[in-house]
Amino acid sequence: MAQGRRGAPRSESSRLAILDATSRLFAERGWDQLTIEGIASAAGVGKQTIYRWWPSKAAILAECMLEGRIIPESFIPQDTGDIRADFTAWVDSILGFAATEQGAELFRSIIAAAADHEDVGVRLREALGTDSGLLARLEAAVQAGQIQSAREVEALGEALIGVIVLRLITRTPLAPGDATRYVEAILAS
Amino acid sequence: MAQGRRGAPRSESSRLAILDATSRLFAERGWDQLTIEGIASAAGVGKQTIYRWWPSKAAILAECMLEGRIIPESFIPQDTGDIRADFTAWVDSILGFAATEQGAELFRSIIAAAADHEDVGVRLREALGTDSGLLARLEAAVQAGQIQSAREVEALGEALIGVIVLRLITRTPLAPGDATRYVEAILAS
Amino acid sequence: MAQGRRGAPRSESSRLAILDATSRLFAERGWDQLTIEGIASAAGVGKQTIYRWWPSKAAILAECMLEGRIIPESFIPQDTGDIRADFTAWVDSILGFAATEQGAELFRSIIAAAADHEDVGVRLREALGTDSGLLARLEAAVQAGQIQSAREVEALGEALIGVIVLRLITRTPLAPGDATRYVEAILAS
Amino acid sequence: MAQGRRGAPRSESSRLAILDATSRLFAERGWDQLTIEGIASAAGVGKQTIYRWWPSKAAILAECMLEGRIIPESFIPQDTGDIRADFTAWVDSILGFAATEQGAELFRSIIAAAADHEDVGVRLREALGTDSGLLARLEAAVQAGQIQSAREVEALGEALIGVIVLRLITRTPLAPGDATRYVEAILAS
DNA sequence: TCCTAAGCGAGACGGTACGTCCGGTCTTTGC
DNA sequence: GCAAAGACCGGACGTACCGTCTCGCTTAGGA
Repeated sequence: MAQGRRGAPRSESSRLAILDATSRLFAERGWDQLTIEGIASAAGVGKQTIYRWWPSKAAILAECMLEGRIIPESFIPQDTGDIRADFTAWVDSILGFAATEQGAELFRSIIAAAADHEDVGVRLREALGTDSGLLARLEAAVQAGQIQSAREVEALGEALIGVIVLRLITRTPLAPGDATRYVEAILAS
Repeated sequence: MAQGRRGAPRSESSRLAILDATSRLFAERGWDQLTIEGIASAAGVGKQTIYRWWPSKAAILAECMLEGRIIPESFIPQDTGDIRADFTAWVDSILGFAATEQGAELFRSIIAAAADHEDVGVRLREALGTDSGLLARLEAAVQAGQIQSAREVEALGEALIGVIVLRLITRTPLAPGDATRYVEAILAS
Repeated sequence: MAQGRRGAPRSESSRLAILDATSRLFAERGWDQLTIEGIASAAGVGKQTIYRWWPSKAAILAECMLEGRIIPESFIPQDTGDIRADFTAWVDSILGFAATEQGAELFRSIIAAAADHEDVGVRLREALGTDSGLLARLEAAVQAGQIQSAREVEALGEALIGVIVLRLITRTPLAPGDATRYVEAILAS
Repeated sequence: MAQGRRGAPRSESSRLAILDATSRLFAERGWDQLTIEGIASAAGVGKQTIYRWWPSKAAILAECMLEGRIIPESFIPQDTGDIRADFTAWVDSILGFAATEQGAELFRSIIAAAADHEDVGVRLREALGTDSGLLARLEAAVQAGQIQSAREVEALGEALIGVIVLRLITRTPLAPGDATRYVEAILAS
């Protein structure tokens, strides 16, 4: 039979308070202003409770992303049956997020964290849906005969997100119309 | 007559020592391990000499990039007369850089710095050539009748770099063949 | 009749393990390196078991002293019938203990603990015998007609121990001959 | 010629603020409640400024004692020409200090610090005057023909202080009359 | 024979202080 | 007036213990 561990179990309320505080402070102040001490004090928690369960602030942020506390869940492509609408909606949701000044700052902070820490990068991939979410949706569209190759469209999706990321970090303005035009052009082919 | 500034002029040797130390330490240890004190001590320079001329470590890095100390100059598209070869060479040079483990780490550090600081982002855009370098080359190709629209190909170029950046930060392996195939496919159209 | 308590009685083996660990760690590392967590872990005991029975680490040390685990029992003056020999033996045993480097360190740790905590101070008094042990021996000598006043000799004994303590904490070397000379001189009078 | 060091010189005002804060906090709260962070914050000073100049809180306290900030200077024997009066005054000043509850607590804290740290012990010896101060005074008395042997009386003085210390740490009440009686008895011989 | 109160090892918890590192500023001496 | 050296105040780092608080398990009366 299972050997139960002894000692008090991990406090879920502390865990939630830490993730709440982290998400909030990250959104308010950005990645490099985020400190373990700030999180601990905002969460009403001892620092050791953080260090006991996470090796770094990046790991906390990664867990926040995993739970959808940083980026809206709408970034996962939906399936309404109309691949063109779904794909466009997916790109637009990301683009809309990145087009506001506040969203852009947040996105840049996420990129900085992801660039420094593998954990965050992997969670970002999942949160954006370029991981498996998009491919799954596209394969459904192939089954429905709406498109011919999932891989090619996926590559396009990735390129669109890539342009957004690149423009965010190089501070080149994003024109919403551009993205839509890209989508139209490529889905047409 | 105009009263010239008095006192010793700025020391060029200190400036160079600071930029040398910054480039080296950045390449060796990355963005968040880069410290002003570390730069000062490696350059044999007082901290105040740094603060007198640069507002932040990001500004120093930006100046390093401006002088081509971080990223090879080969990222600026060349003009051999053959637009296809030049474009491919440009993408390949960036991709080749990002494909080595060492280059990838360095690139991620640059991305992190760029995400945090506008200066670095702007210099990164220039260093990659997605700014004016690529467009100039493409317009020459239009003049030569090799392609029809500079803007469209430029967008493609940007998308390719975007994919590289996105894959770097999300830790999704880059397949060299993919990029070449993209280039071929799009230039063909 | 008295209502016996229910539940498991106090574990004597835990108590002994705690006192053993405390004595050993105190002798090895001294007073301010002695920690409750260190004792608990060395004794293979939960921290709560310590806090249930002792209010502080000083109280544990006091109990150790009460059981003669810190200081040899030989510090209690013996009665061989010859007061001069007994008194000299008593002073010499304390002096001999304090004269070795290891003994001096241990003694200093005891002094530090005693200075901080009344409990330990009281136990130290008992352990040294300046409390009732010496006086009892001296009163026997008065009965036997060997000395005239117990109080005066007791004061002398206290002064001798006082010198030892003072020299220990002020790091003034102790010369063994000095003490013997004191004893002889004063007992002669 | 002297080679002047470069860089800002040590701040005397910070040094004084640290010693002031240390003396005050030590007197108010005792040795084991004295913390480096508390000193730094009370002195309005960065912690690093403390660690730059002192290796431990014991070293700060030792410097405080060296400057007479902990123990009154009156503990150094005076020379009025009357050795009996001077010696009695010296013992009485120490005894008077130790006899008040507040003085006793402070003295115990000093003893605890001295027992743990050689530096403090040595300064305590100097502050008490059992070091060279007492001997010098007694040798003057020998010169004046007032006493025969400086060494013997010094030993007595040491024993008296020793009794005080021993009684402080073992919590045995001090009777002021006792000490005076000791002094009289021995000086008479 | 069960019930139940207490002790126990384990260890998570909110805190405080540690000693270190670095940021950005200020203050010297030397050129 | 610039530069090196480096002291200064402040703040975050990651660690060690504090004393308290659950946990699940064991132990031994009393019902």
